[in-house]
Amino acid sequence: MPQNAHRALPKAYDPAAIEDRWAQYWVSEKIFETASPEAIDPASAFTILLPPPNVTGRLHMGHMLNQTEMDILTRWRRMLGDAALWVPGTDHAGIATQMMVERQLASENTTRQQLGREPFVERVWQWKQHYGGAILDQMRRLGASVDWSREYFTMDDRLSVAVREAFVTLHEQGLIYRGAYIVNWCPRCQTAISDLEVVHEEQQGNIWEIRYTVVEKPGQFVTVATTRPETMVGDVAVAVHPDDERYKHLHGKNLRLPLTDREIPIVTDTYVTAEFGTGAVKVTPAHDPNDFAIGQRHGLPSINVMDDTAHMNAEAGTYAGLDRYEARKRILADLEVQNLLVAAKPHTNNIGKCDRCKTVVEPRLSTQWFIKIQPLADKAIAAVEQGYIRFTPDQYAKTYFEWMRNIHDWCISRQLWWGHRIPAWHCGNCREITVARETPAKCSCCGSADLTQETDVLDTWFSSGLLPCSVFGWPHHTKDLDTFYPTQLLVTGFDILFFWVARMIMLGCHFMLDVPMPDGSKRTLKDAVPFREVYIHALVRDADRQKMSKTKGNVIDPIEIAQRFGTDAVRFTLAAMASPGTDIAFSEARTEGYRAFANKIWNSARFIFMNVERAEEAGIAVDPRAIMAAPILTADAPIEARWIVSRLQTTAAEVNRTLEEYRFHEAANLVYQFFWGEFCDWYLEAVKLRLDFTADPGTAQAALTTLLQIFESALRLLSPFMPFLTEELWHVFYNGESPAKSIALSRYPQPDSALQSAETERHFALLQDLIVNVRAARKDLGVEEKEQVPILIRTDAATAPVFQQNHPLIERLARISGIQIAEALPEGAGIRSTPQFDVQVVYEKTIDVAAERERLAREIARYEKEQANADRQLSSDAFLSKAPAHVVEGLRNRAEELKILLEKARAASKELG
RNA sequence: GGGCGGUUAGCUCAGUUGGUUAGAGCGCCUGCCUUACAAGCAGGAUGUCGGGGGUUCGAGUCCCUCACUGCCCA
Repeated sequence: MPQNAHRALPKAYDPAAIEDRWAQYWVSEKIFETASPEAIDPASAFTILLPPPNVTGRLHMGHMLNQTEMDILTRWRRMLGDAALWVPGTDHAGIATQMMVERQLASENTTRQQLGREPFVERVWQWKQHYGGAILDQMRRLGASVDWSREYFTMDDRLSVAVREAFVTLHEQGLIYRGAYIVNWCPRCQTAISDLEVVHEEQQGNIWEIRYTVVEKPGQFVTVATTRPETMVGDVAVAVHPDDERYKHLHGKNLRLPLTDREIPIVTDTYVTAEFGTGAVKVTPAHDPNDFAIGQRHGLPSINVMDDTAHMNAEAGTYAGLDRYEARKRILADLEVQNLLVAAKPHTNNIGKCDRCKTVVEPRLSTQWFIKIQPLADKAIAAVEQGYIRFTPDQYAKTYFEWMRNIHDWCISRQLWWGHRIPAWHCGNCREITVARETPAKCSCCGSADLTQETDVLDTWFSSGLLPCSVFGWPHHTKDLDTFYPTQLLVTGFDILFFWVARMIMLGCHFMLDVPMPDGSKRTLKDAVPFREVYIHALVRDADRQKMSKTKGNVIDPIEIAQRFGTDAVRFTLAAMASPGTDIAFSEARTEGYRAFANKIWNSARFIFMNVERAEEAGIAVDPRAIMAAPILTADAPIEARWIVSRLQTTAAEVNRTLEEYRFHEAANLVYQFFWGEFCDWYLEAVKLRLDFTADPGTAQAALTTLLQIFESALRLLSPFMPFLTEELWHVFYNGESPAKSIALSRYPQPDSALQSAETERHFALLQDLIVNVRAARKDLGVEEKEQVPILIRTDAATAPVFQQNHPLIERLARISGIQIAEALPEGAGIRSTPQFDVQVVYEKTIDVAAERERLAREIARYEKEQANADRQLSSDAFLSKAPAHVVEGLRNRAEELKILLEKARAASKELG
């Protein structure tokens, strides 16, 4: 094991000294590889799929949040004894990867066209071989507990088989069609993209009003309003609303299209909003989706006036060859000259841009492949409606329904070279298309051998949408599929809710319904879903809540920050801030705080190991494995031992509960509070009293046993959150003879209610309350830190023994020379009161009277306000009759306390004069 | 235009079904190198829970409304 050879730890925790070592160990020792499916009871399988990052990608903070959450859950489940399988992989990312390699080619002064398709694709594979794994290497460095033996790549042969099967099946089912429609076209990427890949941006532009003269009534004209004058050379009509009085006399008439010699009809269509612009819109079916629809309704032709790079084509006459924006300028200038340009009014345009390259999308009429989506969407809606898939936070189900119920057919063809080539072959003889699983030898229609495969590839999301099935072997009915499908959980960002989550649900539900259950019975929708739960996390922003972006220069590199603060500290920061539904404002200050936490734990380990050595020096052999097998508490265990044992049970119960509900921030805070606020601050300080191995070896040995057991449990409790630190300390703890190869393979602490004691917790809380009050009173009196002073306590008969029996503990933690229980406290300063006791620090030094009076005045005001509130409620019949008994009872008790507290505070104040 | 969120301490955020005294981290102030830890210890200050209205015995929590703000979709 690559841990520290001995228990002598450096004084400060240095993550850099251990992290690489463990990251490599986890991979080389195959710690996170899942057993073969035959050995797994499907009921105990916890399967989770990594949302595949782009193969071109580098890890960013969003990935790290996503992976931290998945890793916490997977490690936790694994420690609960589940067969936890987290499957990693990458996405071939059609456009992004093709761009990357094209850029490389450009630097060699060549292009993919010069290279040719086959050599280009070969070149992309080479690129992938060399650079493609970078993001997975980063994951390895960060210790993600994935099963590397199952790593996938969406272009792998086995996944490509699934893609082809899915396409052919959908085609056979009549759910894939090909046709000429308006699609979003990126002139730079030179491919169609789906609606989702278009991002809309508001932009200040103009709306131009242009005169089209009426053929039948020379001298009359219609003024059309448009934001895209350059497309007018492709106009085939002008549309007006049928009820618009202004144009009724022109119905059925024709217009002369300026700058051309064409005549176009006036058509009526209710799509037109009379109030918008001039109420007359030009109709350009080849360059606008709404116009395309109008064209269809009125049987109008389509005239495409641009090429695939958004330059005007021959149809544009004298404007041919011009870029669309240059053409706009020229056309406007020409209209101006002819006095046909009436106005240019400022207008806010909503511009669609290519998500990938930010080029303005050109709606373009072209022949594409589509999925008829409604039948798939219906099942996907039902799956969520019927509760077979649950969203957390649940409001995302609404967003999902909203989109799914207004879904459009999915354009799945892309004019790229890198991707899954569509399994369709065009016949050179009869022009028919043959769609087949295996490359066909002849046309299925005419039998000709003159076949050419479709050049388009499939949308990348088509293959990633199949992943939950395909990574487990679908379309083959495999043991993996029986064991691991459906996966339990998907953890992802809301930004790919539609891109990926929705499509996985549609495709999974559609295809898996046809795969029988392991016992051969028919699969229903409940088990056809790709995952049972979806946890959607938020965005990681910078400390000022700004979105991280390269242009703003506020991007935080997770690897860099992990190197500076330690991976565990960064993970803990993300976990502690990951409140469901809330964006994370990542702040280094916070990470610094959690680095301090790691250091705190490190030093608590140093303290513990030091005491192990002291025990051994005193002749007490300490075998950690024997210690772990011993009872955690002896019959006469001191209060701090019983207390911390009880607290551990409570904490473990709550951490398990909160993780169940994906409340990462609560879980992290619970562990933090337990380890630092209770274990270190109180228990370790108290246990120092017991660790005298020479004077009282029996007590010391018992104390050490509890100490070691609690510490070891706490390490396991923390492990999913801070895997590196806990792995290191756990192995050191066992002195190289740990019971498992990794703490990740040990068991997560589970609460034992027999070890919980409300009474112990109540008594210890009294001691804490007393100690804190004494410390505060000491400050008021200006007692030196190291000076020991006596205290007097007045309290009730039930509480007094708690203090008397534990006076050494009070003396140590409050630096007190002795405690004395008194019937009444003498008048004087340095008194603190609580409902259960009054305590006075006996010290002759006079206090700052003004400050003390001020403090008491504040206290009195606070109590009075609360008392007024309590009295008001307690005197209300409505409250007494309607509020539940425990609330009334609680408030009565509090009112009693307040009465006493007020009396004491007023008396003290009066004494000050 | 449609939909969904947010507004709580100087900053970033918690606050599960309405219930007794609204919390955390960081920051701030004061005192301590108390031999595990100065990346530490101890103590302390800080809030009209965005404004207004309503429901209720009781509202940070539920409803209405206004303001500001973020996101998604068209």
